[in-house]
Amino acid sequence: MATKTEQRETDWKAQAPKGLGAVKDAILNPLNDQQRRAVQHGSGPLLVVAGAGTGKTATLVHRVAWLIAHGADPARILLLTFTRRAAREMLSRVDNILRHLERVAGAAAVGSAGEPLGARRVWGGTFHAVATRLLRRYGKAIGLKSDFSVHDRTDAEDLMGVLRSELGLARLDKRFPKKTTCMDIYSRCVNAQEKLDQTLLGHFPWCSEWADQLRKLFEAYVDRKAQTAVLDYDDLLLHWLALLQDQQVGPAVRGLFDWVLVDEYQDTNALQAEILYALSPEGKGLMVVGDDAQSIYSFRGATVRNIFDFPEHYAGTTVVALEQNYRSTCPILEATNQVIVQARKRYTKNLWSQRREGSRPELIRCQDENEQAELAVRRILEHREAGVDLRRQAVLFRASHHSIVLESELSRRGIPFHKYGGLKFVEAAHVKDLLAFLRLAENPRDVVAGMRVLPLLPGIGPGTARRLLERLDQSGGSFAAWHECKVPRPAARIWPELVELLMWLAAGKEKLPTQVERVRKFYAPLLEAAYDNAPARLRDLEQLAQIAARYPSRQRMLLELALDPPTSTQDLPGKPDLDDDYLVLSTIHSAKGLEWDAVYVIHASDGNLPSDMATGDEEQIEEERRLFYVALTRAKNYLYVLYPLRYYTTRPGVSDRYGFAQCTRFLPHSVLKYFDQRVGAAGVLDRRAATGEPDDEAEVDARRMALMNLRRNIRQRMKRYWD
DNA sequence: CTGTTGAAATTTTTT
DNA sequence: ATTTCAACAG
Repeated sequence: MATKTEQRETDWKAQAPKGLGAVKDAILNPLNDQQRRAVQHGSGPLLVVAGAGTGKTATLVHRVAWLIAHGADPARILLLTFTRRAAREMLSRVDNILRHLERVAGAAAVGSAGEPLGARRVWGGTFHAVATRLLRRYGKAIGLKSDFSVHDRTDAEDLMGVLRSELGLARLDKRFPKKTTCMDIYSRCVNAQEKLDQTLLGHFPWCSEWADQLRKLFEAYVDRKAQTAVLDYDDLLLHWLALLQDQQVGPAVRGLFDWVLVDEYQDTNALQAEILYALSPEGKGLMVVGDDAQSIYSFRGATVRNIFDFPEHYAGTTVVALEQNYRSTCPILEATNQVIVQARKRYTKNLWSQRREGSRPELIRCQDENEQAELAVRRILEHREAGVDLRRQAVLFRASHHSIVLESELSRRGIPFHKYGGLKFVEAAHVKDLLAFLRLAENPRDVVAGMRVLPLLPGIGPGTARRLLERLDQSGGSFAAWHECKVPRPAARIWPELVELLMWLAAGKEKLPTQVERVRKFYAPLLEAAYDNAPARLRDLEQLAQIAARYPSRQRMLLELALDPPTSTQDLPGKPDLDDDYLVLSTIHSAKGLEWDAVYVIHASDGNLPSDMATGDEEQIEEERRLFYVALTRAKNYLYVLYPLRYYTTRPGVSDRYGFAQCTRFLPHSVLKYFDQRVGAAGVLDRRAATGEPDDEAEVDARRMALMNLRRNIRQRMKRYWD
């Protein structure tokens, strides 16, 4: 493989000796020495330990450009990233460089002969997305149908829930773990390649007593997926590995790639490491980039061990450390360095910056959440006055609900914002409903989709739905069989219409947008009957029809929406306010790899960061520390850390609804020297006074009770609005 | 078998 | 505060 590349390189040198120098310069000029070492590296295993803000992405991008410019076939390069967006962005940057090179050296001089230069043919994406593509093409060899469907996390949980009640685990004397928890446990076992007992002991001790039942449940789960041609996220990885290890097709699949580059290696899990090993046992052409100090996905089975053990697994590994930080000012970098210095085990990196000037980070102690929101907003507006657009600023937090108070304050003031890491567009119940029609048509054995579609009809509940699905399965997945089925009276009138619709969809003769449109027409009256706020939901569905036009096929659309859901409606096309200036709100996890001029980390109090749920063992606390570090290192010029002394808690059994907090333990005295400390003025906002509620206590109470009851009823009626 | 109400148990982060 | 389940009324 490498010989082929060298061969081409030689030819090209002979052809255009002048071009070579120019191209080399053009690629290497913008880089520092360490980055150049990584970019120019040969085909031996390469580990790049890249500190926060050290140009990790630039290095990967230039490396890909370098390989292509030296004759590597783009179609034989595999770029594995953490999100699909990251892959897209990198590949378009590679394209830009290559275009630039063409201008510098002349088109003929670069790339393999006769082919237009471009990164478009590079295989890029997440492990899961690449696995899907490979399995669709080669899956047959390991007994997988090529039209398998992919379950996203909530679908997988739903299936777990179905089996949970089928096995009678729902009605026991003692309560069995929830479907979400079951899924978490299962997924952890698979991803960490860990025994169930061990997983339970280490991460779910309160579920240990259920080990036997869980084993049964998981067995049933695995069986059912196989029967119904369904893969969940974990299966995608498992099957990719199986494909590589297969005697027959393994070598062919392995031989597809000469170069494998992996981003965010610190957040890969044992299974992913094994896939890489199967791809390239000697590490030939393998390059991984990561920062052990930023490993924050252990809950998903990721292990820092991957990055620490890399040099041991691959003999002759070259390690390059990137230490020059281009992102942050010195005062910020000094502070963040202090935070990570306290970490237990790590590759020692000494990050330094040439950006001498800048203000020190601030630690702001607030009375309560309202004041925290108020002070954050005040700073944000000050910066905007000074010319820092809202979109160059971000508020970061540990858990999605930490931003609720801030969100309402922003809405009240009419400040536009965009929240990442919260609910996603495709997770809205009505969107899921509509997609379920398509999924059922695509794969009639997809029980989860069926259990979603059928109970939409009046009079049909889980019981009838299950019966109908069994019937469908017996008839080999032909919806025509449903014409003869008896359904409860309330559904009788609309039933033939549904059957016709599904038959029409299954035939798949019409264009995708037409299909979506027809499902929408059928579904709209049901939606109006079932959910409130119907107009807004209907508008979402119209958008869905628009999106459908972008996909080449129904299967592709379903796969991609499952693997790479748009983060919110803002990400969808045809949104006029996309150009508007908006503030970014994000969980720290979703902020990974991004940067902003001004960063506000809120709820930086012990109990929230580290989260109370993660204070079990030291390893978890270390991860929380890294999480905090990731948050701080997103800042380029301004950094604010805020925490409320008094915060609202939802914890039951606590008589007072308020808890008291201390500053996060990750900012001990020794680190605080690097921060300016501020105390917010007391009592900035009293919402009670502002909203003008009546004084009469009893009346207030009664009204509150009534309101709670009302909301509860609404919620139950549309209990599936958000999954 | 469906839909409603009451009561009991309960863990952040996401491909 | 939300999710799950049992009991009860159509």
